[in-house]
Amino acid sequence: MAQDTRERLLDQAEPLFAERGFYGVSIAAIASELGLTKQALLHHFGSKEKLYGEVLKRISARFEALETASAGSSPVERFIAYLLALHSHDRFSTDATRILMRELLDNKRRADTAGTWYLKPFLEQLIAMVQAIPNWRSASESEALAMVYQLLGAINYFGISQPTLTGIFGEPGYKALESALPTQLERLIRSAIASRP
Amino acid sequence: MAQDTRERLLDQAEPLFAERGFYGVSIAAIASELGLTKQALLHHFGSKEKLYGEVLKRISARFEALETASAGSSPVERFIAYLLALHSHDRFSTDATRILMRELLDNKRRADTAGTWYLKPFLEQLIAMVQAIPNWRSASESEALAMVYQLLGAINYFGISQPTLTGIFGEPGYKALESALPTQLERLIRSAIASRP
DNA sequence: TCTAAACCTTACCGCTTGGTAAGTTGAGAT
DNA sequence: ATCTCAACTTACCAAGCGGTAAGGTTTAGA
Repeated sequence: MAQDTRERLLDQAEPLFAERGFYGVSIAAIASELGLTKQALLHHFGSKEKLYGEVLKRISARFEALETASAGSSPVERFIAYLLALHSHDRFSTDATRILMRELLDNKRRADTAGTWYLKPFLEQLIAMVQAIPNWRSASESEALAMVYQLLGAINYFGISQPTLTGIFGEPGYKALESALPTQLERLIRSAIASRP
Repeated sequence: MAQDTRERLLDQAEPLFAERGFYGVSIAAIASELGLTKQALLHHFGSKEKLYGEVLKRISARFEALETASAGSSPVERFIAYLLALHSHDRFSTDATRILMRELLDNKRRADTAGTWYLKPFLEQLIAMVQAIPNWRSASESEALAMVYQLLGAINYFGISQPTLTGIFGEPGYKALESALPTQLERLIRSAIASRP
């Protein structure tokens, strides 16, 4: 089926873009891994850029789906649950994290290409969540964002570091770190929230 | 002079690699911006990979120079001073941060290529700094690393996000965030340290 | 059964890539 | 005066790139 092939091409493209970046992957490489020629790919997506765009779209859709998943009684708990969900999402779908990180790096150039502003609602939602927390109610948008962004950094930076950390500390070293991280992360989030006078 | 041209080529290469990544830049592009041909570049560096390697080497040397710069009375203050220095270093030499982040993303492939393990002494030093702090004395290496790595993530993630954040929140929005960040960061670091029971 | 669209192929194109080969040029040493 | 060597150049190359053009084959509908 058409839908099927399209989806399979996207499935194939995602990890390749994650690993090698936009310029590091050829459309022929993506298609050939499914036993197709690059023209089959071009037939479905028109151009390499458009294919890449669809990959991004899929990822952002998946992130939006995450939003609903996080529940919690108080604003604080909801915020924490959301960030922890993000962290574990990162661990299971590293490719998405890596692609978004690459986007962050690349989009000085494609700044105009609408593209990455899908982070905007995401960030704004997080800001709103922070400003719902009692001692952060009076915080400015910048102040809330600064806090949120640091936590996002902590989460995502770790999300892309597995190969490097394994290289440095070995497989068991990384495993130990990985299991130490969620507790540590929750601690960090809680203290970041509490830190405001 | 020979040294001069070499250095000038490296100076030229660094921002280009930062902005477009290894595959996004051609050696011809680097050389031509100095009015040279790509063969002049190949004469000096042998291959594109080697040139890139030298760029990395230069960056890591610069990072090591940072280490000495951070003073402070107590272990806590020294740790904080170091991380804040890192943060402001990031802001002034974004290219280095971006290249290292790309390295983190790419290095699943060139994992063996010695390369990025220059992060190792850097991380180990940070771990040692943490374990010198009274209430962290009994912390395992993983626990200390988990904490350190989150803070590094917070710092570096912000370091590469300027274009995106400016795109989302506008120039003034970004400026506000940028000025809110150091205080926020120090608060985060202090509370991360204090968070350990 | 005819038609048309969807899906995919082979063939080709112009361009760029990293890299090799073979000079050319100019300064310093002998 | 000659040799040498570093620092370049022009010329060239095979390979790979994204994309176009045109054609074949299967599928669905009238």
